[in-house]
Amino acid sequence: MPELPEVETIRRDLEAYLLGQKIVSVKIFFPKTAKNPAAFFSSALRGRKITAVSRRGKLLFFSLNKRPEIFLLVHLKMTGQLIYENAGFKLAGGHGESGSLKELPGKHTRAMFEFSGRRRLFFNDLRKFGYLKIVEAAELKKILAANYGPEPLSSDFSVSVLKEILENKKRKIKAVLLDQRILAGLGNIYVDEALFAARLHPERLAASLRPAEIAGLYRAINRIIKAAIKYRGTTFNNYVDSRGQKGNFSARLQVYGRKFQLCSRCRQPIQKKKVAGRGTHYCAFCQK
DNA sequence: GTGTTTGTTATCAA
DNA sequence: CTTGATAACAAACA
Repeated sequence: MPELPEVETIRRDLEAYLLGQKIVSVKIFFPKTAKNPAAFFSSALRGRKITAVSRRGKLLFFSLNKRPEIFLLVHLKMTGQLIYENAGFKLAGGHGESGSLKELPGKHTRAMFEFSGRRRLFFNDLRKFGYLKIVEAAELKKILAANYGPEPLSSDFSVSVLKEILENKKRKIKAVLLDQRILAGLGNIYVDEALFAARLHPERLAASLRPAEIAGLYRAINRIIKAAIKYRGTTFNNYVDSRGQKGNFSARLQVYGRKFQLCSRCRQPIQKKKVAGRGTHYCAFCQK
């Protein structure tokens, strides 16, 4: 499940690989993946240069040179992967998923972009939830404004902003942190990890948090997101980076996926239950 | 065949 | 208006 740290890892790598590269051809293997009319999609991209690789929450987008400028949005949803293949280096292969990366395009490749010099970018997506969409500047602006709250690591996000966010919400803190319009980028894994780090029970009502708890939660979110980026994200099942490599934060997870394992703080078993419709991991002893 | 996994949106109900 | 529940999308796995 790519969340902010995973998408940011991919963004940074692709920025290094693709900035200034020209798209030579586009192939769509699964038509529903591209949200524009098929004929338009390929022809709009062909011949364009990538001038920026950006991210907002879990949404990745490429800026394509003017005439006028357009943007290619990429949402990985649950199982999307962006794999970059350069004639100059080998991909990691055989990472356990059916259809290894040794041969691309593979069974789950939904789209392929070819750049000059035989460089290729593959969009793989086992479950087909992910999408590609070309938009103009005005539409991009509208999408970002309508669906994305502050970026956790930006100056738009602060203790006082978090306080404002939480004070009127009569929802569970877990549900609030998962809501992309309230705070962009956290998903099920990092919400559970942040709440554990802040020692907050996921079913606490958002408005019930005291100032010290809000400050602690703010610090926890920032610390966890930064660490997860540093370790190139979490691979729980499907995620790999643009070179086909797994994320290294998996080994540092404290609660997610650790049902019945002992809490690192108090040695009580980690609990799992459905909260806000999601599998939720927490320590009932240290999270209050 | 059943339940579970989750990002996001749509829909319905209270 | 807010919140919560549920289905839908789709595929794999136990």
